[in-house]
Amino acid sequence: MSKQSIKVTVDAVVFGYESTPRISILLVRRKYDPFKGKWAIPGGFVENEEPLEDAVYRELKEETGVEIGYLEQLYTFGQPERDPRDRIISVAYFGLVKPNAYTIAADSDAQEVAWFDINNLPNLAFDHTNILDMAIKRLRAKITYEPIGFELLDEKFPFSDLENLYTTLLGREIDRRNFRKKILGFGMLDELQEKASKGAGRPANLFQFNKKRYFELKDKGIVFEI
Amino acid sequence: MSKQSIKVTVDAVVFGYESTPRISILLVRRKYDPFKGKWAIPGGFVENEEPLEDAVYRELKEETGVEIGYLEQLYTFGQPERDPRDRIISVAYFGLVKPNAYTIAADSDAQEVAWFDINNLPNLAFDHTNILDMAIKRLRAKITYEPIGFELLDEKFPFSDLENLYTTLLGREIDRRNFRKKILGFGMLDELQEKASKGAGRPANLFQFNKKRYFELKDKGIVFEI
DNA sequence: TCATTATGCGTATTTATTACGCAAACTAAG
DNA sequence: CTTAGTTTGCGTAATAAATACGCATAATGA
Repeated sequence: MSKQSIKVTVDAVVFGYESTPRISILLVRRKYDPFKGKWAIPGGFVENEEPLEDAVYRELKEETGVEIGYLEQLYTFGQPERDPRDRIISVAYFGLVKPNAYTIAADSDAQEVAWFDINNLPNLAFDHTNILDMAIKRLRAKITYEPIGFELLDEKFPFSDLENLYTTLLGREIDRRNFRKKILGFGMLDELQEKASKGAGRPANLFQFNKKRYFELKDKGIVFEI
Repeated sequence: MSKQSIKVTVDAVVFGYESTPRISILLVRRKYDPFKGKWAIPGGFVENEEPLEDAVYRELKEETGVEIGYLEQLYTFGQPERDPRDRIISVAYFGLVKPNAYTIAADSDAQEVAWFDINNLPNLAFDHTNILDMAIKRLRAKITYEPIGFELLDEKFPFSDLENLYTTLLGREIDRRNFRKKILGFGMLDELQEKASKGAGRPANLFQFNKKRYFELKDKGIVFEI
């Protein structure tokens, strides 16, 4: 403790969503040893005067070019043997991006950065598989009691997008009509006058998540719950 | 990043419960600067080869003599200015002790260690008030969806103890009969043949939390929820 | 013996969840 | 232009869960 030699990194599990539908995670290929050539969660060392969240944003920007819209701390991983070189503690974060940021990243240097379907992930460096498992569990749990799913959708979205996101993430069918009733019942979505003009079927109304209204309702004691 | 000089500590918010009823937190008085003489959450530096949880158990033993029955990670606090001397990141934990451990600690060196009612806390060193607030919120939230309340009660307890714990923590009345029906309905409590012999009124049956049974039920998909 | 206190078991009422029918508004094929 | 196919949007009935509350029971203590 007089000469502690522990290093601190931040790592971020970033989720994206396409209405294919599929949920994916942003990974980077390691350029150096250990685990050179292996896929890993983006992240890196925290600078001496830098807040942890700033480090996450900085590393994500540097390594992947992605700017995330939602970020929260996940867990701190500190097993002594998690890095074969030194004692390195990783403060892991959990991020969500909207589809536009999602496609931008896909365009960038595809050799080193890629989105992977959460059902088809490669072997990962370090203990990143653990981190990823925890992040996926957290996302699945969290969308049922906090309205963070909207952070994965476009600003304006048809109701079916939200429904598909939930069925995909929860891995079970949801009655479309009851789901709609429940969500609209909270009163945190603004119904726009615009229509979605996709493929077949009746054009859908577009909705927008009203964050300000959500916090008002939360203060009143209304709880979001699927 | 080439010469990172960040230090890592662990801190633990430890909760105890007396059927007075009151919820209390274990604090230690600081012997050295900064904040010499102020109350603080027990904790200290992590050793180079030491797992984070081991460090928590060690520091708690050293500083307070308390052995906790339940421990989980709370959050990592890493603002650069949280310690006036160096850049110190604290991985905060959240612990629960049963009443016997609780009284043992109260007997120990009372000058330096004490239990404080969560409704009557002193000013704390560093950002420990923040840490404590988060821990209290987490405890309040968590007892509603995981059966951790039992970790604050004796091995064998009358139903009224559980009920009092919940009313105290949640800060609202709970219908005694419905609460009992709900909890017993889960089937994770063993009803003992022993009776509690306290003061006035009909003697209560003692119950015991069956952890093994709980995990079986959890695997079956039964969810604990108050 | 009788008031007081706390436990333990029951049933009625209200609220929320789930199941599902069907019209409306579009696209595409013939 | 007509019709089949598709997706949206709104309604109501059946079921399950949460809540409210009455009252007998088993002890203590005056």
